[in-house]
Amino acid sequence: MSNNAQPTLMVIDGHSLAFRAFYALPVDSFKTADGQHTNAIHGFISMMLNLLAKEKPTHLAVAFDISRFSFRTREYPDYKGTRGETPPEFIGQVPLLQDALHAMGITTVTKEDYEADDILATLAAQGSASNFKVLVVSGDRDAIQLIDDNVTLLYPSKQGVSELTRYDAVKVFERYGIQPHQYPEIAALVGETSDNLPGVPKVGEKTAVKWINEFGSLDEILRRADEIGGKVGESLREFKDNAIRNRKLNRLVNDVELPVGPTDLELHDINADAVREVFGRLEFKSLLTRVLSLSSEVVSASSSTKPAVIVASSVASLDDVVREPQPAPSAPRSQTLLDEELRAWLHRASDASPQGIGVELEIFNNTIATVGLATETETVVIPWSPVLADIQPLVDWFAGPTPKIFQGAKDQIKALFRLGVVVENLGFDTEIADWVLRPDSSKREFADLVRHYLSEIVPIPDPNQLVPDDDGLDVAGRAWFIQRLDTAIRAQMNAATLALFLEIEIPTLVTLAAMENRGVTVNKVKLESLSAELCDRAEKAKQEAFTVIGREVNLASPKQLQEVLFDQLEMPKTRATKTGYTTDATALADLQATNPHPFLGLLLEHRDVTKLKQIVETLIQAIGPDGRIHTTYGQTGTSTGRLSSANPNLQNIPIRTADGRRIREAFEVGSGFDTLVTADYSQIEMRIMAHFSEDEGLIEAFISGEDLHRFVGARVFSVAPEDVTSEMRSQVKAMSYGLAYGLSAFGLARQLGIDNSAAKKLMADYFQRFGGVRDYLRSVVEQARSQGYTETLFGRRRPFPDLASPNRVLRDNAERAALNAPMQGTAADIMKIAMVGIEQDLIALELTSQLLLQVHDELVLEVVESEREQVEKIVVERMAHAAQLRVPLDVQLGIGLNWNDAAH
DNA sequence: CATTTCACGTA
DNA sequence: CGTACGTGAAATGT
Repeated sequence: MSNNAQPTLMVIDGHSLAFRAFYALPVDSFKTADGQHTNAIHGFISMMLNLLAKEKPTHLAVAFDISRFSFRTREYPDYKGTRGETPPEFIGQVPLLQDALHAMGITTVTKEDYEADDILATLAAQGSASNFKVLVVSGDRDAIQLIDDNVTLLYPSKQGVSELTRYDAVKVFERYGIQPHQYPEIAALVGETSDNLPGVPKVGEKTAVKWINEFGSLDEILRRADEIGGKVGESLREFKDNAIRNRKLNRLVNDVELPVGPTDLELHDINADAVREVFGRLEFKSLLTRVLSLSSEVVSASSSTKPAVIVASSVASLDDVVREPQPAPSAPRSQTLLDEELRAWLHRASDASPQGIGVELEIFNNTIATVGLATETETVVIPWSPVLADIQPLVDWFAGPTPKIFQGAKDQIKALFRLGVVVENLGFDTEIADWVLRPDSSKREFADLVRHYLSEIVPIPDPNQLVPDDDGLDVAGRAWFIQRLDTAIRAQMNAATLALFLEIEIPTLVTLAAMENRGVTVNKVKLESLSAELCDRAEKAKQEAFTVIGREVNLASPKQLQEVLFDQLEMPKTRATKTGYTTDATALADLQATNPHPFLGLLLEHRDVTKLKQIVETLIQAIGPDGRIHTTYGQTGTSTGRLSSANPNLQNIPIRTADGRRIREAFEVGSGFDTLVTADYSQIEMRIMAHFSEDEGLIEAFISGEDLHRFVGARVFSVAPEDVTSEMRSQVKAMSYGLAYGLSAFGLARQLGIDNSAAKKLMADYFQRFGGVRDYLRSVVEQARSQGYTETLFGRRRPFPDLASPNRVLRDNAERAALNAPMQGTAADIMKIAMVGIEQDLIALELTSQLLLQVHDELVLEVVESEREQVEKIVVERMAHAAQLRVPLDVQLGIGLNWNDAAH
């Protein structure tokens, strides 16, 4: 039951929201029989009902502007001067909207000479003072300044009115890097085109935020304008009056005299007859039902009957309890220690902090400069020395039993490994721990974590400044925060998450660090001659293509290609993209089938060859002085749990075409080793699906050891396995793989080139025989919807807020992703477990052979011939037994002198 | 000059 | 109207 201790006041900017609704909904679809447009009214009320259902305000008001004129236009006649004529279809909807609101018992507020935002500001201030929780709903960015402890802003996103983003102080800081009350100062400097308020030229959001953080306030910036150099400085001095004027105009008035106060705005029961009358006039049928059921909910709220579900909410969810972030406390003052003093401190601190010590290495161009260490109460700085004997206590300590707490440990321990420093007992990595808890959003910086987990603001050093005027934390200070983050993040983990983190992710991190340092040998000569050849072929294809169409165009420019294809050659239009029509490979192949033209073939050839050439050249660039390529694995780059690979990406080296495989031939065994061994899981995701779904047929398929697609094909088409044609096999193969991705009948039809009804029949036949699969896939989405996240076999969670979205596209996308997440994620978990096991076995047995690459379901190792049998045994053993499923895990090995030959 | 879009490589 | 990534060139916009 909801807690009514604190009343919630919602205040809505009626004009701005109705206007957004007007543009979000098609005008023509909302019209009464006598021609009155109603799209803005419909959109507004629909949005409002969503908000009422989600936020359950106890008090509500909708504010409107009376006209385009206010005290602001008197002071500055050009204010909002660039706004065009109000569309005629919009005019007339506002009074009708107000009628509808009144019928629903909702108060509307207007005030001569003021804008709706001033009314919002006033009500928000009064509500906040009277201990209301206040929700301001406005499409005007100026409302950001109203946010405080009690006041939250709901702001429409670009999509329209169906999506509102919740802005509190934390969100504002994440988005703009400032506190809410500072927003108008930023806006004053930058200017507001839509209000016809020019700011200071050359000053954009980035510069403004930088200045605010540097000087503290707009006044201070203007006062010390002389200190700012360069063109921007000149510009500021020249146009400072703009900023002053803008600041005057964008300050919302929060003491407007109003006929009503927050307590007068309590929501009461609606006048059902009046609502029927007004909604009948507007011809709103479904909305009428929604409003009336809302009314019954209000009536029944005190009784124990279950309230009618009105609509799923679209408001972005945020942690319920958000403490206003406070300026961070300063870290204990650091001392610089060396030699015996250092040894003594390490000894004492390790004893005093058995839970671990925060560590941060400062690294400049691959060289360690300083090491910071921190316990709860002390921080220490140690200048690094390349002569390890000079810092022996520290080197010993790294290899010792004290847990080390890092943020972004991989790069740091790589640097240590390269110098021969052994790091044992890596206890925590705040970056990875955060990702395990919140795998969806992008990588977060140090300051983001401190704000999120500690609710503290640390100053961010300005990256644009050559010599940052301190402000930023030193290594020891960072180590101190990292050590505090460990505790705070750990507190948010359940047992399964903590186990996943400690037993899979941390050992994976160490393994990846070693693999990255090893790199893989690449034959530069091979790649260079391949590049030259591809270059030739690209040039030939290009020249021929030019000859065919009689002119030169940039074949890499989709825009120019569209001119050639659709204007000059008058081909039929392909699938639409945001900026025109697609020229992708499948579309070109379709065109070739219907409108054969030599240009198409040449273009495709050019595309293929150029793409390969680009890959080859990227690889050549990446070869290090050791003749090897060292990729960087991203351990926090995916939302499913997989790794990613970058600089260069070695997880997308071509394999499907003959030319592509020539690139793989350049990945060779390094000196000191005899062969490359590849090991990969066959159909791991299908096996995981068999495990989760417990589908008897699928389990039998894998246990029988028969060819999977032949087995499935035999069942689906009701024929003997030996009578499964290659056509049947490829159809069920596509179907099986597609299932794990949420493939639709439409998509299956398109991929197989069959018609929709045939695809539907195929799916029906498939599920007829493998009903457990269908049941499982349904249950995954259902469970994800009810608990808000999916989970892998090892407890890795991925949140899916969009499963509750009323937006069809968002929801459908979320459903497909949710369908796939447990399978892809479990496969990733299994591979990580296998990798770590292999790495540890190879080290424990003191073998020279080593792990080099991971490509999701494949591992590549560099092996010494004398160790080969032993290594193969370890690899197969570790991979096959990384998890105990209802079906066996099948591992395929390949051996060769290069990556291509090592394919099986 | 930085960000977004398109196209395309892998599992 | 099939999931998960990274990259480069062109296009687009702060």
